[in-house]
Amino acid sequence: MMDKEYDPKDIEPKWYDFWLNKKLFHADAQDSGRPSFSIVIPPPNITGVLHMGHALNNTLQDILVRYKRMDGYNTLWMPGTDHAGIATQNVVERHLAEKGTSRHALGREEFIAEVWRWREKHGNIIIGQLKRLGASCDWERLRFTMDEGLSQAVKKVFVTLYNEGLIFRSDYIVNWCPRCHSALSDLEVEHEDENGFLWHIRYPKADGTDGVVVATTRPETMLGDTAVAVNPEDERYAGMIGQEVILPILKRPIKIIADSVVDKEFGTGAVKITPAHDLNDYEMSLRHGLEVIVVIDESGVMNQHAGPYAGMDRFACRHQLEQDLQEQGYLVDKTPYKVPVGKCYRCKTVIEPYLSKQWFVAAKPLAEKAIAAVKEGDTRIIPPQWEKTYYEWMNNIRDWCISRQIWWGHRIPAWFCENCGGVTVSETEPGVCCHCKSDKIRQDTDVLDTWFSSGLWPFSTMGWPEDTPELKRFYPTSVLVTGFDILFFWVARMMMMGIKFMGDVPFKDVYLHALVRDEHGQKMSKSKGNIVDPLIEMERFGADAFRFALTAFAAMGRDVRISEKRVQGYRFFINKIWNAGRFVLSNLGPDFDPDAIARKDLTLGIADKWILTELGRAIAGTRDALDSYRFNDAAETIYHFTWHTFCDWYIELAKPMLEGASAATTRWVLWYVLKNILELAHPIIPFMTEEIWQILPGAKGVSIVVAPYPKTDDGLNFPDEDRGMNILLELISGIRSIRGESNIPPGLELNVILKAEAPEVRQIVQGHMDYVRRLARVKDVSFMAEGQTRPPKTAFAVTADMEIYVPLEGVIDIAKEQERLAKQAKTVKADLEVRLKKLSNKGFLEKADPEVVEEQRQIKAELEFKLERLEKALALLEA
RNA sequence: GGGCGGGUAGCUCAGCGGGAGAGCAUCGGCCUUACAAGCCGAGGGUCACAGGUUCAAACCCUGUUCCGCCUACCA
Repeated sequence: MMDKEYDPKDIEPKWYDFWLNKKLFHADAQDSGRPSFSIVIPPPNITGVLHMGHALNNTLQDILVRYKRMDGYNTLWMPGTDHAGIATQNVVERHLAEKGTSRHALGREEFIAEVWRWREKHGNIIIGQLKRLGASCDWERLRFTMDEGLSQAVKKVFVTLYNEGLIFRSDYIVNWCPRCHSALSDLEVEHEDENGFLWHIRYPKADGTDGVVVATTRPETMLGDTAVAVNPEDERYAGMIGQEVILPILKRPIKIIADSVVDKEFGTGAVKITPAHDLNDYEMSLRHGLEVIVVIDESGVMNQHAGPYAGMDRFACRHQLEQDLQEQGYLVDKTPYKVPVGKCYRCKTVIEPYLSKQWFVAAKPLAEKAIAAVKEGDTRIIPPQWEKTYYEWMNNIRDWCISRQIWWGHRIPAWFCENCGGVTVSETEPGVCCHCKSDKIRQDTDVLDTWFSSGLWPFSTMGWPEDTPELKRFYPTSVLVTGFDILFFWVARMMMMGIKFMGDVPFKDVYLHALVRDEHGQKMSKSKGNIVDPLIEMERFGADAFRFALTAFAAMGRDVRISEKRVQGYRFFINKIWNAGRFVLSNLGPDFDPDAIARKDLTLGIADKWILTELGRAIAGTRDALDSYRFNDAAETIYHFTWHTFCDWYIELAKPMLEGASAATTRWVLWYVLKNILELAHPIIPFMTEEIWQILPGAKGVSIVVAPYPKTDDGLNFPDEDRGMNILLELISGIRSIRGESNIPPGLELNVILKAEAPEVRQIVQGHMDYVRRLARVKDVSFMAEGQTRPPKTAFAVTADMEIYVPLEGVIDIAKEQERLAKQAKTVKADLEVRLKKLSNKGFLEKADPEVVEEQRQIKAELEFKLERLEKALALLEA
């Protein structure tokens, strides 16, 4: 029935369909009996296909959601997608270009219809991929930022903020993408240092004499210069302030002004001022009442004010201008210089600072409350080192440019009056101007920044501005799980909007995970060829193995480094559990019924009590790790317990027990531990755990998805047996070590002689000889009588509680054994010296915690014991 | 320029005041009736460098250095 090799191919989709059919992911907003747990998904772009970042992000969310769902919470994971204004528009435009047309050929309305059609066809691809991953979202509640309801929320927020003066329209230098033909927010610009030049250009006086030399990295903007600025305290230029110089080429006279922001040390200490194409210069122009001349148009082409350069691309102009300046003797110097260049985060085109009228959100007042909310602990940021970054940004927040000159998005609900020039802002079509009642009004053609609508996500998805049961039950959400790369883009804005419109923070915790990189820490990129595709990984190794790999590497605050090899490694683990399942199930037999077995009737032996105690530790450890977002610790705990405790030891111990008198108890323990492992691991490994759980006797309920999450059980905690069992395990390990290192043939059964002072140690060993025989392949174990001399030609090992002798006449290589023991003795001796030094230190004895001192004494005693025996054994070998 | 994170076994990383750990890789031995995608055993580290605090430092502090990343209106 169960193959020895686990094959996820058919099993994974089978159970996902099952879960959907049973509506196990659906949250009931009316259910008020249980505490609720809610997460809103970071909505992927409709243009997106699942990449590693999504895979990690959604795996972590799914782990939390599945854990809480099993643990009894009324759990909502709200899914959805983002319309992703510029990104989507670019994709569809490219698509149109392939068909030989363009958005301008189609016109606005037809283009938007085209995007919707595109979205119908491709927009939910990523949803299917999330399902493949196992994401247990409440798909009945799937949202889209351009849905009717969410669009209503956007309008309501815009109008409210406008009426409060927190949204305004203004002339400003914005980051302009000449390719997208749109303004961008500060965050949408990527900064990079590039190799450029610093040009020194002489602006002569009217009479042709020296004038001033200015330094610039962008000579083409000089065509729009309307002043030269110097520091008022710069003696070099003291006499020239207020005088005029002549702009080369265009021969326009411009004034020398004094402004304290000019750095005397930089370049020549004289700055050319281009108000229309530089933010600093623009602000200076406001202070000094300078003329503003636009010389570069919205496509990055020089316009009619650029004189002979009109019609040239800005970079071609720079080139030509340099030549002309040189020929005419104005170019004084040109030196290599690292220039910070801003690029559009969507299309990588070099940004042009551009003067235009845009809509802004006055972020400062909103930010203040968002700062306070974190300060007061209403929202926790995890890991906490991000708090500082959050404060830093929030404290220095600038007005947020929210208008975009594209077509795909939420159109700004503002109408301009052709009659009086007034603006009417309204949630509904106003019909007439609210100032002069003229009907000659037209709606703003701009749309809103994508992040404006995503900023409302935690409450707009729950039906706001309606007063819905969802909001009542699930807002604020429990936690937001996202990458730190969108802390400002998204998290900060949700904080501001949530507090403003809901009067409460949008989430109690923010868990910021790291980015996914390749196994050497390189960013994944197509050109490097190091992309790991989640879909291929899942195809090859299964979603379970893939999820486990991501989780195991998701250490807090660290990059997640992943490679195919690593995913494959965890596939072995999935298979390991599978085989443990096979073993347990095949041994339970057809009549096994856990309900027919009462706890009090169990005859638990030392090994049983030990594994149950270890299970309790694993449960506590996993819960603790998940409760504090230490995902890798949870994975590690489950991995280690399952493989190296349960499989490596207990299953092996169980084999002889299954033939003994307490076989029924052993079967129960095997069943119990396996069931707990499956449930413990289910949040990380949803599919395979379900597959076994469903055929496991006594697994109650429709699915493991809604089975109770394991809890520690005080009735199954046995610290004494836990310690006792360790004596046996050490004994077995000691014998195995001798066998391994002495190259003893595996078939050869050994006779072992033990010396143990403590009667309880002897008792434990004598009482459980079967384990030792079986696991260490021993024929007979005997105890050395008091005063008995050690047998010669023996291999030796020592544990904390006993000495182990293995007579190996004819088999043992004396020289090798000597070498082995000498090496061990050396290690022990070095360790012992550290303890002795410590314990002879007065300061340590006086100041250290008494518990620590006692601990050190015990370690010392143990080491002394070991060393003494090792040395004696060595001496014996030499004799 | 400002900020943050990191430098621990060959590789990738845990550990973050009291015995240097894991996984993978390596080496040796095993088809032991759940699993060779497995089992048993072994080797391997002046915890970047230099100071300091402490009875005690991989861990805390200071400085240096090398790598990432974020941020910025130095023309």
